[in-house]
Amino acid sequence: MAKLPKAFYCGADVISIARQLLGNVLVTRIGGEITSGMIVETEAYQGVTDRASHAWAGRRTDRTEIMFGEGGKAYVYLCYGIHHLFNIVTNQKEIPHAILIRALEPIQGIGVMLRRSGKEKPEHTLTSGPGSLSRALGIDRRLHTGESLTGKNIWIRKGKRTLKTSEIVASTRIGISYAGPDAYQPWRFHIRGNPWVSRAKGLDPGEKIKGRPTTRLL
DNA sequence: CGACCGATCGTCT
DNA sequence: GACGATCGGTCGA
Repeated sequence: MAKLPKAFYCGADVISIARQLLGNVLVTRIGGEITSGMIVETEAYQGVTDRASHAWAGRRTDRTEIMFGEGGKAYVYLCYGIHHLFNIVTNQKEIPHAILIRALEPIQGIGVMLRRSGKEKPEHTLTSGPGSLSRALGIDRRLHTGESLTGKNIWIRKGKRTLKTSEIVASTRIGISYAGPDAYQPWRFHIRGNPWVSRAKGLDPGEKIKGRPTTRLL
């Protein structure tokens, strides 16, 4: 199966790329063990102009440096001291766009995923949610940050078919109520009706706006 | 169900 | 010294 090429990640429109990623397959190979899952939920982060982005206002630190490089590499950071969240860097050098992968539908190596996650059955929580999917696929900040997505440790394989527009739902991003106006941007995408999409436990307080839907069909 | 809370540590101020 | 692009557990209605 064909890996998505580097050029795919270097595109200028991070929103479009976040939508196109749905239906493709994230694969890791660690110590000879292959695990994979179909991407069913993503969030786009628009760099320096996006208050929810780690690179907002041009913040450039050791942690975020990788985002300022060329697209097609992994940005993995530690959240709440526990979870490794997996992002894909997009766009050209000096434009720090990124896409967070929030949920997968397990495909390959389910036994390995269960072992890593300490679970017995492939229930919804195995790969639903950014922290959970990283644990299942063995994604680790120290192991994967800076890794090329066209290399042999972690990559994205083209899915079997292209999704119809009507199968993609846009909504507000999760857990970023600190981002002010940008908390209302409909930059979270998921596959309509897919059971592996993460459960937004309830919208952030700031997301509850009168007269404006937080989820809409594109 | 929903609300709340503790875990746990790298990163930034 | 404070705080997270989270998760899983508990508690009460």
